[in-house]
Amino acid sequence: MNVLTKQFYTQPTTEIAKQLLGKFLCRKINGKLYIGKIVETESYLGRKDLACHSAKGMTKRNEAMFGPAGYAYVYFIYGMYHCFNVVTEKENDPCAVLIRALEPVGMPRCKNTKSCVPTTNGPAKLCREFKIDKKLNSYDLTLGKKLWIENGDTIEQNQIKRSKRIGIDYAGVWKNKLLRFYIKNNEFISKR
DNA sequence: CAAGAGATCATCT
DNA sequence: GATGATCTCTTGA
Repeated sequence: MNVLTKQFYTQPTTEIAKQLLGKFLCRKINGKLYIGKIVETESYLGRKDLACHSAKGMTKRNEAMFGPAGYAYVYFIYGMYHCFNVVTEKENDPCAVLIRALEPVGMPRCKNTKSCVPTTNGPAKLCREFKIDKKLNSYDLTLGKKLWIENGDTIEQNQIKRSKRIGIDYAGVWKNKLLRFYIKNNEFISKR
């Protein structure tokens, strides 16, 4: 096992967003292992970033972001969806990387008869597929037990594309920052 | 295929 | 009482 350590998570947030591309998100439930390659991320830069949940200060919902790097920040949105972030930077510097899409690589056998390809091409879809919910909020990703990230493919710089972040039109000048990263030509990038 | 609306509720004001 | 780091379904050309 090759679990990413605390050291990895102490890099600058945007650096982590880029480096997470190609790594493997792992989830263990009842002995079953779910693995997906990370193909799309977004960087959220804390208090100054109007698109970041922590821009309005600490609340019960976002307090995980104020904690140490290497923990999960899972939030509930639109009355029915969860999204999964990796907390970065020092304590009390509330930044995070949103995991937006995965390429399924090792998934438990599908019980559903029809489509056996899990849908993980979107932040809420991958949480549904990996059964990530608020119980994993503030969970330590360096333990390698229920939820963690492992080293994976090295992605060449020229295979990384960047764009504006999605769904944050309210964020003023911050909505135009190029803080979304994804692997070029990957078919599991989120739709829009 | 693209655009628009509806779902649905914890969290914050 | 309003709203959202989304998704899915319906509509219509």
